[in-house]
Amino acid sequence: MEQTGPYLECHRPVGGNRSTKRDLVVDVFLRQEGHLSADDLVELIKKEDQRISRATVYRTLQWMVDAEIARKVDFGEGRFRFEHSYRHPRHFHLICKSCNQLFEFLSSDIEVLIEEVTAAQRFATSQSVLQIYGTCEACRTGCQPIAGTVTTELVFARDALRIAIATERSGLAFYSRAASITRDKRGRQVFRRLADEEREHLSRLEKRYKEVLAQDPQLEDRPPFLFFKGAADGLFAVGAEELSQGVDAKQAFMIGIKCERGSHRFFKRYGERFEDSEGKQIFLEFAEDEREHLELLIREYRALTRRSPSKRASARRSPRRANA
Amino acid sequence: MEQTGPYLECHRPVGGNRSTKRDLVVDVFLRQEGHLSADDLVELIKKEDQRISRATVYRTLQWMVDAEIARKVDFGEGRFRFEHSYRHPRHFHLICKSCNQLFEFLSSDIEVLIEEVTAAQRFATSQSVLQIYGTCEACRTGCQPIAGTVTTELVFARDALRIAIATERSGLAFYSRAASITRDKRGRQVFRRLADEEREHLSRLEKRYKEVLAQDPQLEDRPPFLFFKGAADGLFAVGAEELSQGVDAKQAFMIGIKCERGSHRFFKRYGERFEDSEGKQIFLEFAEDEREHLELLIREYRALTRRSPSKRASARRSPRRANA
DNA sequence: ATAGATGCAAACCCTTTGCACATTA
DNA sequence: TAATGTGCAAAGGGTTTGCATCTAT
Repeated sequence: MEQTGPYLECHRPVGGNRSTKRDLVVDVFLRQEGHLSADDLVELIKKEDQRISRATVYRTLQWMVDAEIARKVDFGEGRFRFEHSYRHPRHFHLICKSCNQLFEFLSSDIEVLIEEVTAAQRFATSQSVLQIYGTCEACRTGCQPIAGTVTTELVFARDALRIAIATERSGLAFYSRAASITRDKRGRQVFRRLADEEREHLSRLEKRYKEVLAQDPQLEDRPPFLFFKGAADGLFAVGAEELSQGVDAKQAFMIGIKCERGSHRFFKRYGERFEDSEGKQIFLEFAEDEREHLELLIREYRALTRRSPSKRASARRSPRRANA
Repeated sequence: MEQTGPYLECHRPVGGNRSTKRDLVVDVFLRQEGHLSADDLVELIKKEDQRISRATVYRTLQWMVDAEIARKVDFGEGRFRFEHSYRHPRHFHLICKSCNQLFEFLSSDIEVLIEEVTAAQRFATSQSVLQIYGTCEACRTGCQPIAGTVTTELVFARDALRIAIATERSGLAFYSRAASITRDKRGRQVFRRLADEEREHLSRLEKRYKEVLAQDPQLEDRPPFLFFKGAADGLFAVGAEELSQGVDAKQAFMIGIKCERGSHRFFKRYGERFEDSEGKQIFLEFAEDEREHLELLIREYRALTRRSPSKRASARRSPRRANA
């Protein structure tokens, strides 16, 4: 955290006076990385200004929570902890009861399921808390964990890229295969074109991945933060498997549409969630690519359907295989 | 809760003295349904015995938590609440910030994903807390929720049956279709047999469902408690879709195995989680049925493979369709 | 001058604990 | 009698609040 000033400015409430003390509290808070208790923060602030009251810290924390600069988290310790939301999206927690270390993660899949459950109950969610208590690997095995705290931001960028790359890879495999299977000429062209685009994206992403890794020698070994099953083993991989069971061009388009839609949603969701950062950029660019593919596929699918209206009948008449 | 005595007896710690006060606290606690704060419990107990100390209640609550009669839950209110675990398995919570009502649910899918995340981090989980805060339907729309508290047990039995029925239905559809598609004679026989069994299970389950519904006129309208995507739209439904894309007998067996394995796991997991109850029984019976099917399918699959060893080649030579 | 921020200490709330007394095996 | 449970009151901790004071507009 280099510059908290500008961030603070744009969050200052309209009616409020400016105040040196509050600014100090906010500034010290934003410079921290972990999950601080009110007391931790008082300690830290006392180092820079002896004359500060506990009450001010509590009041400022409440103010920050209201301003959405901070989030109040409850780990069941009998007191609250606070984490700032600057460049730090909502996430879930793994909590080691033995060393009290916290591990953060985000699972798109879990979030989607939570949305499904709340939708079924017609419940309007404002916040989801998922905390997993247990023992971390370091405590169980005695091995030391990777030292040094790294901004979530870098890990997020890493995971964003990993997921993007995995998606591109399986997308590439899918479109290559679809191109080789499809007998319809125009369909084949479309799949080829998409495969070429995926190939190009892929090399771009891999270059970027190397750049991100260069920023922290241990980055590659750090535990994953972002979980998304759709990336490697879901979506396109499932799509590719479906292909190998023999489908025609229209079915291939539909599978492609399903896959692109799924990954578009994913990348958009998480791209929007982060403040301006490497990972955000990657995700939003990527979401855009996927959206373009999606539109192309839909357009082509429609064109194809117009050319041979009864999809079901034609599919039955001509099931295709790779070597058909 | 009719009889807490026997349950209490078998949980009494070996070294401990018997004590009227503690028995009273435990008894009152077990008679409640909701999530009580220590204070709520003190109030309730004061009605039956004026001469009881707050400290005793706290101490007994701690004792119950240790004895796993009660679970201490933290809803971030600054105090703990307690729920008894008697006929009441671990679950997740939806919490309405407006009316403070709690809705409980269990999602097999979320639990599986949590396990995947923790496995990736090599984290040994002891407890997962998922709390979703927001506004419930009644508070948003002004409509009154369904009145009357019902034991989770009955809702669990209802959901157990619903899931079992949905699974049987799609299983039946799958096996019927598989039987009509399969050209291999023995394979066809196996699928027919499985379809017949599913049909029989189905009618048994539907009868039971009616019986359960009869126990509470509003039971059918109560919000769902148990979520499992594999039941209706997952597993067999996906399997059936795969079938319609043209597969041979072996592939059909493999799909069947995948489906049976998934639902067997699900039913076993939740069957074991509940204390002796209607729902538990349904689930365990059902898990057993699925296991038998699973074994049959595996046996037949092996037999079939022995008869025509090169699966891939044969699949390629003879892709089948319903009317092939 | 006035609204808002701050410091201090007290109050609050939930929970735990020390200790004398009561109860049970 | 020895071990354990109970009541009371006090202490503990985290957090909030009332009020006088201070500080920016």
